[in-house]
Amino acid sequence: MDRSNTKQQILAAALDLFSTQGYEATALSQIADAVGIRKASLYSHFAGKQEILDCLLEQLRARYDSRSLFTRARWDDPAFAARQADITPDAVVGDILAQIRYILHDPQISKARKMLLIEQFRNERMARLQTEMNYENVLRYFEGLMEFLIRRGSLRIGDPEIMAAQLCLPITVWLGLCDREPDREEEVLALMDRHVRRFFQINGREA
Amino acid sequence: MDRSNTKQQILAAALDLFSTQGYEATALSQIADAVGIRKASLYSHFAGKQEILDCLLEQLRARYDSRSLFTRARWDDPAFAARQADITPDAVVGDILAQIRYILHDPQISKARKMLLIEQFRNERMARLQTEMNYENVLRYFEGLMEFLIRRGSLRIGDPEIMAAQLCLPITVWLGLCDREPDREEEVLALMDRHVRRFFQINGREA
DNA sequence: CGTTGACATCCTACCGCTCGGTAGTTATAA
DNA sequence: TTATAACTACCGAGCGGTAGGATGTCAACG
Repeated sequence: MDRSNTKQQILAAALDLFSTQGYEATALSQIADAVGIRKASLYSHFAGKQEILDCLLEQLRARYDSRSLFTRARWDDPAFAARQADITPDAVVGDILAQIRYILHDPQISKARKMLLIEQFRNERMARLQTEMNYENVLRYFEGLMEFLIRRGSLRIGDPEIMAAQLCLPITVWLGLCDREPDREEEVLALMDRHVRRFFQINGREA
Repeated sequence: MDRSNTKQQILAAALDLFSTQGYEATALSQIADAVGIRKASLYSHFAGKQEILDCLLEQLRARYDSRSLFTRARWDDPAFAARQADITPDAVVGDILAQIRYILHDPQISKARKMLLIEQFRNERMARLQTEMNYENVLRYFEGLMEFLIRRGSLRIGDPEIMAAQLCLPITVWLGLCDREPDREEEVLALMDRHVRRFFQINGREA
């Protein structure tokens, strides 16, 4: 199956270029060059430029839905919650920071994050995807975590929605800063660490 | 001075288009159409497309530096701090929410925010401006506010840098969400209100 | 086993169109 | 009269996309 290999290479190259230059500013010839074929050969795999984008978004959504912790976690499922029952607060902090490091560096995820960011005002589908992947699902996950930790008595009683926002939204901004200025990653990771620890300290039971 | 009038119209139209389509995807003919002149007439005011962008950025920076609360506020200046001395915590909350509403709706500010966001990976100057205007200066302002309120005894002792981040970074994300999906503004403003109030409640002296 | 033919994949060459930018000209207003 | 700022007309380059031919792969068949 050489075909699907080339097709995947095309999609990878497109994501690469779209995530730095944007869709409109990326020429098909650039994508072809990156793959090592002629521009016209792209039409053996896709009907046109738009279909490359459509296929790319479809694939991103499928991978995200099947692989992201934020969509898989179902706090209202007793079996899922039970599996987290004996986790310590320090382990929660560790899990969060590890998850951040993964999200920050995974090439596919970070490129998708950049592409959705710079295309959000030109493409409604991308705007929706951006909101879902980088806001709603993350927030819902952390809201579940807050409810869980409150129910378990690890956190003081409070509004889980706002608590989730206060925990994860600063991290969202810092991820964006790292995308923009990768040199500052160390500084940002240190801030995240202080932030998460302070959050659990100030919202902890014995505050 | 018809010249400077037209020049301002061109810059305004350019900001309009750049903020929704991006720089590369915006044609000079679109800018000219928006102003109501021919494309070639743009060259009576600017040497080329790039100079329109340069001039626009220069003007945005100048206006921001001279007008933004975040650059003007100097908490380490005793005179400035003294002017805030008798403000109540509720008034602080009100000030913050009012400032958010202004930043959210001012046409120039919101368009500049969008343009910097979608161009940050293609233009280093815009990346720097984005970080300064929408991250560093805001954070520094709130860090000063935190130090001030802690010194005054209105807030519990804590790390002012992290506290500032926890207060203002969720708001940053919510501003972005409103830019992306303006329909959700009401919902977002309600979240901001709950967030700011909870922040001052949980970080308040008697917590 | 060697030949054949259908199909997939890539190629070169080209199309019409729009881009950013230029040259030279006209209208206006001090 | 002179300077400015608008205009019309055009340029070469690059765009997304198309037509048609070259090459390679592989199952079917005598």
